Amino acid sequence: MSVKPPFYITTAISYPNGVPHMGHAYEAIATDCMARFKRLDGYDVRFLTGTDEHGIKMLQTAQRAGVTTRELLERNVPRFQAMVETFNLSNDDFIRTTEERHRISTQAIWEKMAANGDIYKSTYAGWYSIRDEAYYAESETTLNDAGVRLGPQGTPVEWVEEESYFFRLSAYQDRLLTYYAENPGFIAPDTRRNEVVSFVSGGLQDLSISRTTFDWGIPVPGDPKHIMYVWVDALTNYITALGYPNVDGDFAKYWPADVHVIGKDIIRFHAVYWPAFLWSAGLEAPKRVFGHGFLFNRGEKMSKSVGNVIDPFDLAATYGVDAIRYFFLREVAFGQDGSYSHEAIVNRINADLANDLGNLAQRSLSMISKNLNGLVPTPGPLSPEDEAMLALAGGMLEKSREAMEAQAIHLYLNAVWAVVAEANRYFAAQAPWALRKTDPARMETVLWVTAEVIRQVGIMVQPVMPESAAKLLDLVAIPVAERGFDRLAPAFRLPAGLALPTPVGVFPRYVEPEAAT
RNA sequence: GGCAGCGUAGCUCAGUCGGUGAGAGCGCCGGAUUCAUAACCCGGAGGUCGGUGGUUCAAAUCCACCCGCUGCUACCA
Repeated sequence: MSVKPPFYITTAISYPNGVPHMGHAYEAIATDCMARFKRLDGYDVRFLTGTDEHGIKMLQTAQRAGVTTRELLERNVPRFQAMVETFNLSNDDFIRTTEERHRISTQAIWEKMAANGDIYKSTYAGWYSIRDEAYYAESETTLNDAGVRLGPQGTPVEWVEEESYFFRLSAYQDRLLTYYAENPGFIAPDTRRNEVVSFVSGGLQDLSISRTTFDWGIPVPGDPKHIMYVWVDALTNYITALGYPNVDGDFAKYWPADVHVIGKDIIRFHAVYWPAFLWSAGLEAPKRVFGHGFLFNRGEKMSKSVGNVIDPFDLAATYGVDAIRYFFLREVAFGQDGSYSHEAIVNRINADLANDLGNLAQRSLSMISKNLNGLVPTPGPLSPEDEAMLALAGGMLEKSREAMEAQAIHLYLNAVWAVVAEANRYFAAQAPWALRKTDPARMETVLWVTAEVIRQVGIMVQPVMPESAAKLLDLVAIPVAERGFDRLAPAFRLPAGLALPTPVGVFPRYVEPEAAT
């Protein structure tokens, strides 16, 4: 038995100063799909998600709510964990940056970077709001009529210089550009790489990586009045979860990460700072950083003021978890922005799931049930049409792999649904219901081919819709242990004579609640 | 302003190292069918391929300019 190749994939860690919105769920679903795909394809997958719990904004949110940061976390983090449960994520770990393992890991990487001469103490200067306890860029501030400079929250700001530790990011410009050039797949999609290369080419300044104005964070080793500021803390989560600073065991096995899935807004931190931090600490950079797009409600950005923020739990309850997973992964070209609406979701559910796949299964399996006592038919000689159908299905895995190598989840689903569509054409053209009287043997062959295609589609669709795919595979009586992608090989085709359960609908149509009565 | 990208059927998009009458899905119209979740199948309508000019035997596909849109242009994540 060969050793499974390792595959390490992560989501960004969510900032729990609020509750999860659909954007969080989207990233998690997409990453879960990739993780499941790789597992089914024979990889030893490690899939990480979690929460980023430090920083000034957590502190501010807690203060506004009149609670401690710990209380705020106790309130919000469970919501993110519930999201993970609700959307059926297969993550192997859920990291919280307030955990002790993370403090150890983060202080360790800091010390490595410091030992390498990349951290030095200097002063950080900027427009600071005492009330907000935050620095603002000058562009974020305004001068009011009285000539007082105000921050975005409307609070007065003043020019402050504080002691801060800096990371020598400027020293890594050439190495980064070389890395981008030699690893064109490091930043994806291409448009994001262009932006990053352009940014780094423009020159890099050193980075302020500590603060003394608040204390909600991990203390700097040896200088506890400083806490680490945002990115060293946040990014390090990816190696904490592998046991860093222990570089044996999981770390040795899974690092460097195969894919960091993140939102396009934080591409720079992952594609510029993170490799530099890692190199400074004597570690390898990840293999790929993929920046996905944003979701829009009916084409409009979700915002609290517009009142169109969608609760992912509501969506799951309304349409079903698998349907939502399918909708977002099929409808949105992964990497680009996407739009959703009730109409679009219902359309996908009814057209793709109920009408195409669900109905294909029902119409074919019910014929087997009614005419063949529920036993998988025995195929006779295969006609050119049968061969063509099986050949198309047989090509699904390779096309899907190719798509998923580039995180093109939508293209993988296109490939699968092309098979589903062809299977419906095949079924209609062969008309087994007519063959029932004219050529029962031929009918058996057609039903066998169709059921075999359903088996293959069922296997292929597991990464997107784990629950529904399992039900589909139950209908063709495939044991749980025989649902990996290796089982798509011709040697494992549906065995004649296998007893199938009475078919039941797996993908019900979505009917408007009003019309339901 | 600079850099990058985009603008193709009602909608979302594919196609572009130039070359059979410009495609898919959804939507729409018509037909057929009744195995099936009123689903599936077949056919059809619908496009100055942003605009102008140019290169070429031939351009959605190359070049120039113009119009419109988007992203990036550092320490808010």
